[in-house]
Amino acid sequence: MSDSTPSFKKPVRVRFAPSPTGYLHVGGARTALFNCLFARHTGGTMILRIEDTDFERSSEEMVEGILEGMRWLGLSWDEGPFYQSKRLALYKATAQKIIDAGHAYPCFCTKEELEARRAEATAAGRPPMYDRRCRRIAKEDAAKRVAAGEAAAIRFAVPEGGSTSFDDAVFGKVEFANAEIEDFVLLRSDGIPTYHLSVVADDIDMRLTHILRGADHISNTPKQVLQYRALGAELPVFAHVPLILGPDKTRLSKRHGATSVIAYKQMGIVPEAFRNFLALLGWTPGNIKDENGKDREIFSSDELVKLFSLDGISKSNAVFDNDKLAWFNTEYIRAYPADALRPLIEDEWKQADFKPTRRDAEIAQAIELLKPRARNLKDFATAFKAYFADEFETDPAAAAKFLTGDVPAMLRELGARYAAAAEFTEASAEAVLRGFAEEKGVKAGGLINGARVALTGQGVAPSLFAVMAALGQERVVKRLSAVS
RNA sequence: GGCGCUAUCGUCUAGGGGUUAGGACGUGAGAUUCUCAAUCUUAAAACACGGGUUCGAUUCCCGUUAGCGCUACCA
Repeated sequence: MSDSTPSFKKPVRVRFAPSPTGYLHVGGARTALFNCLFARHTGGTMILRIEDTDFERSSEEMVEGILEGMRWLGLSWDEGPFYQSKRLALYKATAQKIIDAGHAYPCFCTKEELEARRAEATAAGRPPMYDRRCRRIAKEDAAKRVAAGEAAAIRFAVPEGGSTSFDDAVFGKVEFANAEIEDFVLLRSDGIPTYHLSVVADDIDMRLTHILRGADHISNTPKQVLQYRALGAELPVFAHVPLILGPDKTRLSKRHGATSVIAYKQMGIVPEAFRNFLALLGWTPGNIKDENGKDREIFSSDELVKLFSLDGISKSNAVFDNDKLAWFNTEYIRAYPADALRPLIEDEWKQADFKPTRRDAEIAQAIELLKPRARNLKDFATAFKAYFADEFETDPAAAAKFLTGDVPAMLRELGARYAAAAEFTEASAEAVLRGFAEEKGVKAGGLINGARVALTGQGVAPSLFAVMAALGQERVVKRLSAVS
């Protein structure tokens, strides 16, 4: 740590605060990632907070789903998870503080009344904002009604004039006229806080220094700033992250396909690939060149942590591009050491109810051979089955293309040659086949293509002789002899 | 509707008062020949529009348009 580091700078504290009303979706995952990267980059603290004050829609099952998604992506936190549902006393106390400071008041309007008025206003073409009528009730009268047990929500008294602004680390200065800000509800009539209150109460209580969240919260921010002021609390740095869109440029949702992070795990995506892809959606490390002078896009988690900074966050929304994700996935599968890839592949096998029958070393060798052309972890449990067990399906299209005419008969004969061969290596296997082809007066290519289908069940595979070496003499003989 | 935000190839983006506007994904073409979903080479592809400011704007300012967000006793 250098002397120039200002000693007054507070250590960074950030949080990810999902609402457990659904699984961890890609937008939330990216927000969590950015928070995590920022915390690690600055040596700060990452807090996980579950915003479950909407009891109707929240569930413990969803919490588990969110944690599972975070774990899969390698997103860690230092404190929590804290549950807002267990911190209700704090919110009530905070609301009371705001009331005591003269910035909030009880509202006796019922939900039905409000809805009716809103509908009326909309129909009349007026903005459907709360008309602040309960704010005009004399304090003593209001106190009496509350004491008498009348149900009341607590609303924040937004200043009548002027404006509220904040400096966003991504968007710069953002300003809202106070006249546009509704007297929002802090505490519902049942005593449960709304989001507006609980975030602020917690963000202050947890001593957060930076609020990194989706840009959909920009319009909520002035309401929160107003509360910080009413409470006499110091403002954190707000950094809003642009949204992730579907291919049609509307907000990413179920109708665009998978939106839950775990769905990508199930689709055979490697977690590091997903994380790398996500990190580069709406953020850029700037001009980092690779050895060819091209912009680098593949970054390890450590590099991401090292490079991450708030000013690399872009202001415009980003479209989620599945093709690019698929590319990251192939790059990562290729770069993975075979033994690191192994557990992920075994997971796929388990899910596909597939049992490899070959020895460990053989499996490792096959993975090594296959990974440069795998696009997805699923490939290992589908197209690549023939490398790991003796039961596999043959692609009918490949068979129809390459196992034609007298090729099958020749392959059976070739099988016999291999059976009689004294040695069996990649080079010797090739020599045998080419010699056989010459002897028969046919092109080697035809036999090679046919043998590929016979040995792997696929029309596409690595170099045939490498495949043969990986499979071993016995299997090659067996499979070639069985061609029909 | 009101308020807020945004605007570089189809997509993710770099760049920035003077550039052949760079890269990646995807797409097209070619090469390789033992298949291709691999590899290599290569091509097409962008500064939304209109006004300013300026010797000069894609870059700065304003407006228009478009998109997105918010507009609940949801979060």
